[in-house]
Amino acid sequence: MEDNKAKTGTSETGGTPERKNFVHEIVEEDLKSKRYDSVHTRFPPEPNGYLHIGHAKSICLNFGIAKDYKGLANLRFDDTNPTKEDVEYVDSIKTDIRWLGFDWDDREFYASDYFEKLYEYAAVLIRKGKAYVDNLNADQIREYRGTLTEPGKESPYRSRSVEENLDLFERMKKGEFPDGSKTLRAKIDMSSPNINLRDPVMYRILHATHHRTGDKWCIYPMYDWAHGQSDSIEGITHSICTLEFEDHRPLYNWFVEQLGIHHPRQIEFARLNLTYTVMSKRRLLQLVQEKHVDGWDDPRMPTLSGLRRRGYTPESIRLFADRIGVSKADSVIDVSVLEDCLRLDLNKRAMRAMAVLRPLKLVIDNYPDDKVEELAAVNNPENETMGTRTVPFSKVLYIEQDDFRENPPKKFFRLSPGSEVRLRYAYIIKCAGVEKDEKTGEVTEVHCTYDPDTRSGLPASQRKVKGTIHWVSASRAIDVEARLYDRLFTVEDPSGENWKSFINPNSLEVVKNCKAEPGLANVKPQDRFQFERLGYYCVDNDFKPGEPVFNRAVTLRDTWAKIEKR
RNA sequence: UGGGGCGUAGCCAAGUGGUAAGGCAGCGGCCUUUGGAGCCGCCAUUCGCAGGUUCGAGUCCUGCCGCCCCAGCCA
Repeated sequence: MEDNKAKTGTSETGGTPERKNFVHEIVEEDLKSKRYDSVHTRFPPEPNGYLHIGHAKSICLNFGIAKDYKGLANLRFDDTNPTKEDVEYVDSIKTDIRWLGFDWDDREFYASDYFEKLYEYAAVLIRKGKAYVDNLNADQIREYRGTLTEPGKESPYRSRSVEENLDLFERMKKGEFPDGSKTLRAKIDMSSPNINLRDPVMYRILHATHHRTGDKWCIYPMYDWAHGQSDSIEGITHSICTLEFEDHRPLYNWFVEQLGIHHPRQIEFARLNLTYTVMSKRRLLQLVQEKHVDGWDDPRMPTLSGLRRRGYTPESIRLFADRIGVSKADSVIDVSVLEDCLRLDLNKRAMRAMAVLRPLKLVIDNYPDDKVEELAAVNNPENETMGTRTVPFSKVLYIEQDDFRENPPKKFFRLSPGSEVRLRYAYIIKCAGVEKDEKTGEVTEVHCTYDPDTRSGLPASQRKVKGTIHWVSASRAIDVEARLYDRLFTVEDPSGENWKSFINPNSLEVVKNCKAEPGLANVKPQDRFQFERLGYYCVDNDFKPGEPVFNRAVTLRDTWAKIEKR
């Protein structure tokens, strides 16, 4: 794993956040008014899936706020539903957060750490007459709840005595009752306009094995009961969550007030949506299970593991989180914002290399047959300290098929019969003719002459030439595979029930036998390069020795493609 | 037709009574041994709509309209 510690959360420079949002303002007010004297946040994932870019927004916010205000951020797994959770997910979540550049030190917690405490708290509420054991089944509870416009009605079991409730609750814990036969409910207000306050279920009976507590428990706290108290127990000051929990807040407040324990402030923000993808864990799971993608880390997935494999850097994702801001308005971010963040980062850092995706043979007729020159190429024109390397040049080269047109359209600056072009870091060449396949008429070979005086660095190389193209020596090139990714969906907003009909059937194009400069023979997974004039590519973690696989993370901006489209 | 939120450019988003930041996208141009990168310019007489208060309103008040969330023993 690379060293990529985030210097600060929301800003990369340290000190107060570069860019403030309404959450920062609330935190600052709370500090100023002494409501809290320090800041303590937490990132609370449920280990039932892999983290995605939307979680990254939350991670950057929570860990960022902690850093910006010299506080702490915890990692807490909200593991209250053993039927959906798994250690595979907790491991991946930890890996992804660290990769993103954040650290929770020894503050790795689990809601399940608090099961005992939560049980005691529940008993406190029962003793206060604020909670009761209900015998209604799930369907009945639904019926009794009422609707959005009609109040609910009270359960016939609502007025049991404290003693009976205590006894029943203990026996629920002991496993005397089957799943679904009883619940513990808060006694609040069945006619509240806020449905969350209509005697919410606190515990359900679930004879299931938990990934951490095993078979110790057969009653499990509901999220609404566990979450606020977990925050309280950890001394969380600012409990940052997404908008849909806004009307749960009165319930969370009610619990901590009834219990008389530390009261965090909950702040809600809008979750991230991105164009051309889906973000719900349920749908991502479906893509994986139904094999629409290769797994959670498929480079087309918006998961952090997918983005990582695709070639995204932690820095680019943090920059993205910073750029999109935090607000309460529902929004959909154009995926081009994300892509731009990656280009910006990699442009400054990635090694350049020459690779030809779809090779076309080019013969330099007046170049000596067996001569090979090692020509100097700049590793990164944006960063001199990255130095230079050497690239072999010879009589027979490969160039990109797209870089030659027998009948060039207007403004085509590349190679065509009679035209002149610069071979990057090499010579200026002129096209003398082509060879074609007799049957198909397809151009199979391009013939050129070169001007020996125009080798890069020589005075005559200063000559202005319309275009510069990349190339690779045919005899010295290595074969590589390129995986070209496109958006996973064909429409900006693939929501709705028929979302799967928008899956892009062409989201992956595998191109084998690409030709690359020999220096690329010894790459390691996760190495990132800019293939000049093409895009940023990242070495996949799965390839046979000798033929590296490169994932295209993002293309370079292609103004020619735009011109040609018109 | 209950409750909770949200409406500033194509997409995000600043703005906290003093005359609409910034980014992405788009469009022009400069520059260029990556049609890359970079640079310059253009892109909201107006902030969902309508009234009102004020010398002055995106900001305050009133009314309306639109969108999102909530009726799991999911989180």
